[in-house]
Amino acid sequence: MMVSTRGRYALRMMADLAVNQKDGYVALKDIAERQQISKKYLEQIIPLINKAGLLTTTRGFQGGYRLAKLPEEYTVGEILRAAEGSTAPVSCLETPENTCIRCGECVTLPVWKGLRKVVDEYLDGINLQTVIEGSGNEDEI
Amino acid sequence: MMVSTRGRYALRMMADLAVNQKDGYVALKDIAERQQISKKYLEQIIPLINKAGLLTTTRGFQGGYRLAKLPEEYTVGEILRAAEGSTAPVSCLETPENTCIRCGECVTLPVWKGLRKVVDEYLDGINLQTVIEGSGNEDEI
DNA sequence: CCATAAAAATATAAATATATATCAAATTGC
DNA sequence: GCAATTTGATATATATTTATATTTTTATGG
Repeated sequence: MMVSTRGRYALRMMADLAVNQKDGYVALKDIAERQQISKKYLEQIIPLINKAGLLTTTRGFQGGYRLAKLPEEYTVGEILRAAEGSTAPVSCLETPENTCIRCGECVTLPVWKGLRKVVDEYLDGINLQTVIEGSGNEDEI
Repeated sequence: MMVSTRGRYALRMMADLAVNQKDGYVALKDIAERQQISKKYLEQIIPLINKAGLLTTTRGFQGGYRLAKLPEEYTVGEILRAAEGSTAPVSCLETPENTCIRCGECVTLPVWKGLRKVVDEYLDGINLQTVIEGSGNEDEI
């Protein structure tokens, strides 16, 4: 049930941008240092969320990244889906090609479909602004 | 967000037992054949759920496995936790030792705590009898 | 032109997950 | 005792994920 590092780092990176971006662009180097994540590894993750149109970028001197939208306009779900490709808990549900042969007789498939539903509803119900404000949830176990 | 094969196979194995067990014990060989899972791999997974007390076993001639309780007395959550150790979506939440240094300042941690909560509530709300009856959920996307 | 930094491609390493294979020991019903 | 089967211990192989490293290209401001 683990969220991969791609998704976790992507969310931390987006939250870092939301908190730290001012007027200009933010260098990946700075994000990596603040978040204590390998810059090289982030370089592999950032194209995933960049292609999904979540960021604006400039190259060259004082280049870097900015959020393409306001923090409240991103859901956690869309960030994780951009980074991980999908929030499906089993590969059978990821793409039509992945449906396995036993699909028709598989009694566990409805369980996973329902799981994906509650996960998506939860993740799409939280926006990035809420995340950086840190409101709610801390008092849970 | 993927459930590992350990958890998926464990659930299929428990569902298979619930459907196919009669009076005697069910040989792992038969489960493996029906579910088209490597018997050798199941041999590694079954101790995990066996240690959790979910099964009764006998060795020897006509030995094998049975459910220790009625199907409706198992939740999907307890089966997955037995097989995977935890349903936590990030390692920070698995055990106290796993909490990372950045825990205090980590704005994403509440997101994962909330995710674990909705996942646990969903998985603990489904019992094995419901799974094998296949009721509900099929009409979802 | 120069320094900076994204973008890209690629290679490599390490760790983990998934899977198969082999052997020996313990248990049980016959 | 014998056959069937779990149990346990290892060993190995493969695939995937995670992470680091290297190199080149492109773009930008000064």
